Amino acid sequence: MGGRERRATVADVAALAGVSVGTASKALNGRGSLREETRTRVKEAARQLNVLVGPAGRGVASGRTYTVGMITTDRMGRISLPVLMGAEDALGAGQMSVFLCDGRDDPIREQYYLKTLLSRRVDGIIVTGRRTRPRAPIGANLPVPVVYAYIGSTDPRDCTVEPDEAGGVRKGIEHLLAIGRTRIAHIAGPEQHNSSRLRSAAAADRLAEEGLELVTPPMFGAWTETWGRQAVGILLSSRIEFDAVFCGNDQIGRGAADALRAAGRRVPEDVAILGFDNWDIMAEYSQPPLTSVDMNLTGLGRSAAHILLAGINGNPSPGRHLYPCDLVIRESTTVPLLSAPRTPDARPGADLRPEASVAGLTGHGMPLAGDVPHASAG
Amino acid sequence: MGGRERRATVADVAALAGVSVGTASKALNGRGSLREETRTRVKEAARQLNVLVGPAGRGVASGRTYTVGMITTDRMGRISLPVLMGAEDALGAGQMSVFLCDGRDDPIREQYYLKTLLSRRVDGIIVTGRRTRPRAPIGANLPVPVVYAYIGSTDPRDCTVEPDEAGGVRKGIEHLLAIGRTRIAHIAGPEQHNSSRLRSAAAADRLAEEGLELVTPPMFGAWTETWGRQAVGILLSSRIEFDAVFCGNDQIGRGAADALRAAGRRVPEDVAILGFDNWDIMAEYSQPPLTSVDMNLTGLGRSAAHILLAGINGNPSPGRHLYPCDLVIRESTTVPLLSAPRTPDARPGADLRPEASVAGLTGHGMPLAGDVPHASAG
DNA sequence: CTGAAAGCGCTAACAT
DNA sequence: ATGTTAGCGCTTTCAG
Repeated sequence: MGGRERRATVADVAALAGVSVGTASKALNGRGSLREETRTRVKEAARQLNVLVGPAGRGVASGRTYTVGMITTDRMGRISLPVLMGAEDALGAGQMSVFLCDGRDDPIREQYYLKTLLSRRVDGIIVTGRRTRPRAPIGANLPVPVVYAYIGSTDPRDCTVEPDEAGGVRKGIEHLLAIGRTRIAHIAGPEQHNSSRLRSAAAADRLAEEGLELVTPPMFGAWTETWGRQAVGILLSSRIEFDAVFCGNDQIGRGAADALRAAGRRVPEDVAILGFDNWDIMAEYSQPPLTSVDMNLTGLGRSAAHILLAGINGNPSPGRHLYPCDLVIRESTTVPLLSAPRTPDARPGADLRPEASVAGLTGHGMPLAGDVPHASAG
Repeated sequence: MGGRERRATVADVAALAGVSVGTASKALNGRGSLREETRTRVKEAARQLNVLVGPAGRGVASGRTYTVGMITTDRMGRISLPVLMGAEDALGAGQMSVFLCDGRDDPIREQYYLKTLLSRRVDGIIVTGRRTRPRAPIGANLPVPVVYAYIGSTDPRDCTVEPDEAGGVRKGIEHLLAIGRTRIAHIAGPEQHNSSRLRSAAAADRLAEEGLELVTPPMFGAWTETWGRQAVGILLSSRIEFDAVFCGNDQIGRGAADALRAAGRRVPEDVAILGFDNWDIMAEYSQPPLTSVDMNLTGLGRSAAHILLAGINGNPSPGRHLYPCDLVIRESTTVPLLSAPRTPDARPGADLRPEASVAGLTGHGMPLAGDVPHASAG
């Protein structure tokens, strides 16, 4: 645990530098107008004493704590984590620290945390969590701004940042169309899930715009590989023809890929597969790796944090904000480049732009992945 | 973002209740000796004013902030997250809040965060991160106690809490022995990895105690499914007989299971598989689900937090602490219960089993998911 | 340009 | 049992 060192204060620094505390404070914070010489002398003293002035006393003096709370309403995981990281990133850069609170799906805990955060006088709160449906507001009339990230609030006046899942699905479907697929099947998650219905509807809508429809109604099931396999079984035995499968998530996609391969269908030559989530471990290690919609959760979290900061500074943006999804293209929808020098991390075949040489589509270019954080295509 | 409410203070409460601030403070904190009537009156006033006294001013007054920092040295993930959650859990119960800092593998960021935390006058610090090898201490002679969780420190005087991987391996091997397997192969991760070597050695040691040895030297490779499949291929073509495979992690295990099944070996009847990590998504959805060693990361985090709290209270426990691993038994080492009750959530259309057509599979019932999350070994 | 002094929200001695 | 007072570490007027 290491020996402890006495903690010096600004007063100590002032003494060492032979100035008053007020002066020392200004010097350390770059405020006020001081002679340069004084400023450096103070800083030097601070360095010697190993003093870091921070929000400790500042908070009580200035009314702001430079601190925000982040409450995950369900146990943190694949969804909340990237959101959290994004937010932490954005806030950290803004000199704010983040209090982490894991509500563990328990409303009591959640309220307890809310109280704790308020008692600590955080400057703002971010609420996040895996969403099934919009949640009840975490509190009414709170003294600090709140933004909901990923998960929505049932109160439309609340500030939320949500992934544009429908937009993501559209990008994916457009990609399938661009590579000439028109007979698209859709293996979905559980029908009760919001996301599941939303994604199905978006797919159907986008196809309708081309005068197409899914080869079967959405096949609702579970978010599992097993369901992906089973659904493909059903599809195959139904003798319906299809040249692409849009899967509600990557696990389903992976199961589907396995089952298709086992049945002797080539992916993507015979059947292309489109996943959702771009969950690396699933999408990349699938055989073949899956093209998938990425919700940009980290970006979403970052965005939520920025909106919160604006709110803290008195510029609230109430209401619903959508954050765009990207499409990450892998081999389940493109022929791999055999000769491509594969970097361990990269997407082989990313440069192989799908030849829009195809049917029905009025050859508008593929809206290739929103690029920013992803598609390193180049 | 909701309307803001003016934030009332203890002084306001005191005024409303018609007492002095001192008294109000005592009432609100259950300290000192007050008439019950006064206490309730004050509390009532606080409720009305929506006042929560918290560590805001308390910190500056008492010298303690009731706050600890948690630094993940690498980007947070499968390892750090459960550790974090455990710690957060233990600390939250102790009324402490946690500052989350993700070092992103960047020593600069890490040091920046360290400074930030110290400037916020946290009471203590937990350092965590995916370990490859013990790391350099995050700082020397810090003014607060530090405990390293999961990841070790190169300074033996530092307080660390690490998983007892060797113990976990021993439990696993003992389980294999208990089900009558003696010809055990070992597919390991990369040889450079600490964990990899450690797990291999532990396996060999435990077998040696029975006068046995691995059927081949540890096969070092990568932590991937692909390697699991390849290694099984090597094993099979070598014609060495084996009735169990201890895999360095669950991904390897999963690949091994796939390859064995494809080659017509029954798991677990012909070959039992033991994984490591008990990474739910891998172990549970493998076919069959994998028996695996669980490092109890959440418990480890909780333990680290408790040790830190003790340290903060003046009872440091420097040095290395080992946290026990558990064995979670699934079907890769046991014959499945055919009559197992199905949960509603799972597998719609379970009767249509496409994979039944795959070569050599003796169609035993669908490997039902691991059910009990933690069946610990006897 | 610098120092003195007041005060942020709260606790902890010490008086009453 | 309650009130008074003096800080905690720091910022911020406001005088000098």
